[in-house]
Amino acid sequence: MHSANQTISAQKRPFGGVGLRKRAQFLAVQKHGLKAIGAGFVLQAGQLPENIAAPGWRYGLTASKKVGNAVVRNRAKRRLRALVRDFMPELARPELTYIFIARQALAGQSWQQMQQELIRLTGKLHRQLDQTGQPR
RNA sequence: CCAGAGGGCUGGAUGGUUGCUGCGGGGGGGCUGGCUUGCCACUCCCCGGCAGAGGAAAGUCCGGGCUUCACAGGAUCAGGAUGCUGGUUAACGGCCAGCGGGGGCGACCCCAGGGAAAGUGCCACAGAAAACAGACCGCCUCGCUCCGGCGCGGUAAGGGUGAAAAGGUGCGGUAAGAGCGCACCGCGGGACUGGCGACAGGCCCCGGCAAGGUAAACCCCAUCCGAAGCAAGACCAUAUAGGGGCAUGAUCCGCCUUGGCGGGUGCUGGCGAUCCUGCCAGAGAUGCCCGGGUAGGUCGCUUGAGAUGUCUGGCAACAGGCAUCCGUCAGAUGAAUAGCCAUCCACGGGCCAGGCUACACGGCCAGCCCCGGACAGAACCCGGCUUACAGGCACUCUGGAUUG
Repeated sequence: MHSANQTISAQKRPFGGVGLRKRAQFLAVQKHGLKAIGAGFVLQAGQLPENIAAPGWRYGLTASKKVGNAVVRNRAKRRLRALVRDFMPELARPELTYIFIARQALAGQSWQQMQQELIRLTGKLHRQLDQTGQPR
């Protein structure tokens, strides 16, 4: 009951361990995790400390006022959430927590560009984590 | 048809696919609790159903509801807001109808629009002089004279400066002048008439005119105003835990075992500050210092000055009556109401260049591809204001042109 079973359950429950809610959780990932910068968004990944550990992978979304007004920020977060829902179940590692930070250019990006960037950034982060000798 | 004015409505459509939030329905599973042994409550999963952002949801600028600080009255001193009149409203700084001033040929638009004969301040530069006004040039009388002028006065009609210099025109008057006198216009005051009133008046009387601006400068006058906000507030859960220290802790009377108890005065707190009166709360209270724990859940939370239609009163804002509708119908909380794709549709711009019309500028119709679909996201709820906005839709009115 491994990879095949995992994809099925991921399709059923795409939100792994639900999104992040607490500011402290965001700060913890920012402090301990690694960062990869794309044109439309920045991706951070890392392990949460054990005291707030939960099963499965997690994600968090951030859009600051630099990105635009409320409408632009909401749209950016929605598109990122859709991206997570459609593709992260295949890409995510269960022990990690991912944070997506929207940038100004995201509004002008197409859906295809966002997909490509997601694949590129997750691959980069996973390679870096393996090199630093973090145990899987 | 062209140019313009005013208020109103609207704020892309359809389909596919993958999702989110709320509500109730059906089926199934489960720890537990209640017990009339099968149901109810709780929780999880699956299936299908319904509903799900705006005219400004925005800025947070006013006014309320609601909640907490128990509260009420008076005096003094502060602070803030508003500012023509009359209505309207739960209330307003909103709205409606008028008045006054200004702009426009006009429809209409704009105005913090009380007081400068209570006081203070400020008014640059220019100019002789700018607020107990003021003689630089000029004009005039008189005196002196070396005949060029000079001096003492008078004068605000003329020149010059300025945003602003003792109202304007004419006649009289005078040495020259001047409201010095008169007529008309303007101004101020009063009476009268009309209007609830702001105010208006081709009439009457009085005054020669008594002379700036600025109150989005202080100020004066009138009216109104307690503060903080849903992170309000209530309950539950959790917590070594209703934490510790210091200072202040008055006085009188009675009882009684040197100390305590009871009562009165007082004390402390009480919605801008101080004081007074009533009243309420407290045996603690207040101030300062040190340390610790939280910010999880439920309620508040969506039906309300409600919407639509119609009738009556009113110029209108609006008020009142009747009928219907609100069936769970947005109630999220790192914050749902969407992501992606396709087709259409309106409009604008660009490219290619076809048809019709025209002397020409140009106009109309059709085709193709590309780009663009505004401003903007509920956060307790209403009434307004302000600001942003691609366009589209009719309506009323004004000015001009043409035709009959």
